[in-house]
Amino acid sequence: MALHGGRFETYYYRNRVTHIICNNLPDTKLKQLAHARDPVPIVKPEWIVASLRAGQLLPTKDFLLQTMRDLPDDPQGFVGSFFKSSRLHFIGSWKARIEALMAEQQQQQQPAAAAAAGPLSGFLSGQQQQQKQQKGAAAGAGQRVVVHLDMDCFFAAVAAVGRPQFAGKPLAVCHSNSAQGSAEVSSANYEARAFGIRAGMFMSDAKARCPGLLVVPYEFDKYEEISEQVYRILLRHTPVVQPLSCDEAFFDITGLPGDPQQRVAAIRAEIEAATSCTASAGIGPNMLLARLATKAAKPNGQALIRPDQARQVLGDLAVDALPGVGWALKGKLAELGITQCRQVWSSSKELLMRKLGAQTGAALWQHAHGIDQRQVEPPKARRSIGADVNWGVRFDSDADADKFLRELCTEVASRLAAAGTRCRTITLKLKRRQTNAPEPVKFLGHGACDNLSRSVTLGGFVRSSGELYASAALLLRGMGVPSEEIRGMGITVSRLEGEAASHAAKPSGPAPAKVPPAKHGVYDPARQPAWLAALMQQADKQQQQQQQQQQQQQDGRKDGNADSADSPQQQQRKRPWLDPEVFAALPAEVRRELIAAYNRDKQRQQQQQRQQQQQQPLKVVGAAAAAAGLGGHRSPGEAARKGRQQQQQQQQQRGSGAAAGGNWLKGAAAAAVPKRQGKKQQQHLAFVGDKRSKQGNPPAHHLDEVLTHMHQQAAVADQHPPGEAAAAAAAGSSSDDACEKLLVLAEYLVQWMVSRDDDLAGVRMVLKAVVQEGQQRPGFRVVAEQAAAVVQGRMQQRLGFVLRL
DNA sequence: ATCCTCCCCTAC
DNA sequence: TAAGGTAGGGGAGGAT
Ligand SMILES: Nc1ccn([C@H]2C[C@H](O)[C@@H](COP(=O)(O)OP(=O)(O)OP(=O)(O)O)O2)c(=O)n1
Ligand SMILES: [Mg+2]
Ligand SMILES: [Mg+2]
Repeated sequence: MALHGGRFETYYYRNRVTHIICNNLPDTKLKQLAHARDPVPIVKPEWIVASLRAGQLLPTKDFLLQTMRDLPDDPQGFVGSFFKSSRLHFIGSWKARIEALMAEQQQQQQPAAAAAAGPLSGFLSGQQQQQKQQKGAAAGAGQRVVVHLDMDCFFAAVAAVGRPQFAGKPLAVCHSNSAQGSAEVSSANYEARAFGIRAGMFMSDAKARCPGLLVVPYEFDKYEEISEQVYRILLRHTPVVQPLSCDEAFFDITGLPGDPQQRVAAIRAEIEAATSCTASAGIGPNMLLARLATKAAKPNGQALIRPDQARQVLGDLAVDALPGVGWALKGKLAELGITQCRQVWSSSKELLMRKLGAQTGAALWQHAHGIDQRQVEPPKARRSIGADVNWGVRFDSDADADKFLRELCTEVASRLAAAGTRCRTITLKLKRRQTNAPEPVKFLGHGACDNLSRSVTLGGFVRSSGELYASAALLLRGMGVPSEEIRGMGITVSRLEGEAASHAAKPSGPAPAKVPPAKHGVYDPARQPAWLAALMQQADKQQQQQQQQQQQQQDGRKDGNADSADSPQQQQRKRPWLDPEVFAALPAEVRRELIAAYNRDKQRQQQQQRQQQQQQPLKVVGAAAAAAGLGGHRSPGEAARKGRQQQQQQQQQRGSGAAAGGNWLKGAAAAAVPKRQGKKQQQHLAFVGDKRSKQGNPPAHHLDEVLTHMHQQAAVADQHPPGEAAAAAAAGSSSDDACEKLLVLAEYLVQWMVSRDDDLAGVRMVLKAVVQEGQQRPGFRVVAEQAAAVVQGRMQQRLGFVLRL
């Protein structure tokens, strides 16, 4: 074929591939290809042979793969096959499964003897149990003994069972084993974590950090089985077990005979003997401290926190170590100057409640003080049941969307049936592509979306998929979102039968509220987003300022060396401010992050001043540590200040808005902050994310967003390489613009990664990606080289040496 | 006050 | 290539 002008393509890009040649394709793949907007012919190899013999390309009509002519309806359906492979579906639906299993066993055993109930049959609440246990044993007055137990790198550990070739090697569970893969890592063993690999990370990132990473596919049946073994063991010790997930539970051993540490050690030994997987555990007077103890004990260890140790343990913790504090709340707290639990101690409960909401603020304050009154409780009955798919959703027509909706309703109906209940409220959730959002970096991912939801409450209870679909279809129609723009869909039912409030609620009115028009995300070439424009503007200004500075420096060089002119005061004066207008144009989240950085910067400055006053001799040591990036310097302002000398040596150095110098916020903050609109609930699209966030994926989504935007700009630069100014002008497109944006984004990305930790591997990955991209794409090369220089400059600023690839 | 809808956030 | 789910807590803001 290659001899006659044909070409083989490794991956399927519709604009490169003209024919797919094969004898056989799985049904799902056939369907996927055949349903595309512009389906590519799928032909048998004989077509090539016959065409060669004939000396010309023959019509494909007679060589089409048989099944293509009459596609059998995928008996599974996309929803079903998706759920079969989805790790998040597995962990998300696990609780419903174990509850169903318990209910079944209980029903079987009830007639026999309630007392001799099987090990998976009954969870008791802590209070019930304490009443029982305290009758016998001498339980200290009201002092609970709560245990939290969690399997170590669960999926990865299961994968290594009976496979000695993996022992001691970095290992991850993931759908993809490719260095280019955009599949997410599910679990990484501790050897892999040493490379910075984390759950939720793209495989491409993981492989960049550790090229020798071993990857194994999912084995959901095994996780299920081992999970059940673990729960059986726990329930042999106490019925007071609160399941949290397939690899994690709380249990209450208050008043049980023997030493708690010994009992827990025994439980862990039993688990390892039964499953060949290790568990870690924490013991404490409440659920909060038990959980924190587990974290400290991992991997394969156990820890006990006594009440009198709570203060000491909590003081040194970052706020996001507390349960309920994730990426958004951490950001809000940073804005208040709070990053550590000990800083919560010095703020009033009222302030937190006012700033964060009554419940959220109060809970945070209590947790930071080690207070947690929650009881270990059996799982409560579910109040809602739902099925969502936000991956691989690309509809060509309303009919496709309707069909998909039907599949979802069928799925939810079967779950309703399994739960033996009915519902009155049906909620439809849609992800709608933001205006001009391109295909994301993540393969078939949802990309940048608006989230929408509308619901109906019916006059009576329903249970069949047909009834669900009738309501859901009306909602879908009513939302008026073009099917082609839908990137995700979900059905959730609530007001379940048996709950008092479900029966009382009034049916909803005739028509749900209208949906707002699609937002302009970051992806609008005509109307550039304010924050990007602001960053660009800022970069230009700083470049000018730097040039001026350099000029001034050269003029004044004879007067003395640069060091003597670097007193704190003078430095401060030299630092560029962030233009108040620019600041005001930034999105609230960005402003918030800048304010937080500014606060940190100020705090540290004050701290340094105090230190300098107290202990003069330490000054030099502190400065050296700071220059080497060892002091945990997190504020962008500081990074820029530390690197000022190098920065000035770099001709082409450009600063992003966030990387502006020390006092860049003066004035601007006061001017712009009050402008923040109301208290409206707003998504925290944080400007600077933390790769090492606990769970959930804002950072992963954010990375996808930034990478996607970079690729888009790169594509524009490709079409009109910077050298071809004339051609670009003729085509009326602005390649310079694209290059500029790309540079800003590259900088931002690096800033994002560098500002959070000393993660060399992560930055090296970005460097490599940028350079490789440049090698493969001529139009992108110039930009790539500049970007690489920027990245290396950043690293030099931060670490004091140049990172090589 | 309390309920309701439509979000956002968190955890695994 | 890849499978970015699920359920509950809770806040804002409007209706009752
Ligand atoms: N973002 C995530 C988080 C978790 N999981 C899955 C894989 C994990 O093995 C399992 C349990 O989650 P844990 O948070 O307990 O993580 P691990 O058990 O893997 O590691 P650790 O030793 O930190 O508990 O859930 C996942 O697929 N994706
Ligand atoms: Mg675990
Ligand atoms: Mg866990």
